[in-house]
Amino acid sequence: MQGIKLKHSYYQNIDTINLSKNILGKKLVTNINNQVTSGIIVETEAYLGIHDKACHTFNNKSTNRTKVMYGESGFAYVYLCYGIHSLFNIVSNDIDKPEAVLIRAIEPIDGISLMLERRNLKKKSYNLTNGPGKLSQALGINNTFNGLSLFNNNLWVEDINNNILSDNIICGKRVGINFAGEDAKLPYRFYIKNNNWVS
DNA sequence: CTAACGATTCGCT
DNA sequence: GCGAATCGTTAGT
Repeated sequence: MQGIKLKHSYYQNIDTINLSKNILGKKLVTNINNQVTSGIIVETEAYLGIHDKACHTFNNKSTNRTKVMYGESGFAYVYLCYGIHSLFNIVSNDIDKPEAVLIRAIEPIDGISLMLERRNLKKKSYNLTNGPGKLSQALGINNTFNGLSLFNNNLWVEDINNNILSDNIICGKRVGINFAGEDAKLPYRFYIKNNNWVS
């Protein structure tokens, strides 16, 4: 399944909510030391910048960690969560509009044996990539990917001509952000209906 | 410099 | 279902 790598213009011409929905069904790929692993994006969450209490840039908080979100869309924002897990986001919107899309789950496609090895699993199961920390580990994404563009030869997203109809996109509350109060109730989580690989 | 805290996962009960 | 693991980031002293 060979697709077309999404270009910078794709990320520049779409807002964060629509990116979260439109990128469902597309293929996230890493190529590390000429070893390719990939999966279909089946679940995302939108983090809407300075007015979203769940977002790291709430209140326009710019730190060394979050500065990549203040840059151009189409770059990777990877950060360490709970000291263990690397969470992968795609920076969206314009410069100084620090928003991002968290990739929460993928359906494994290429390089499954290598993904199993990275996850220390014996055989393919939903457990391989049905969570933001899991898919990063499976694809070999770690903090060194932070700030990389998605237009290089190590990390990118492909359009594989598999658009998801809006009728097949389920929208719900985001996960694990109880600290965000009222904003925890916002319907900014999106996933593909009836897909077994969502978290 | 120090201390508290996670956009989670895993193993055990 | 529940609690521990684990460490870079952050904010405050």
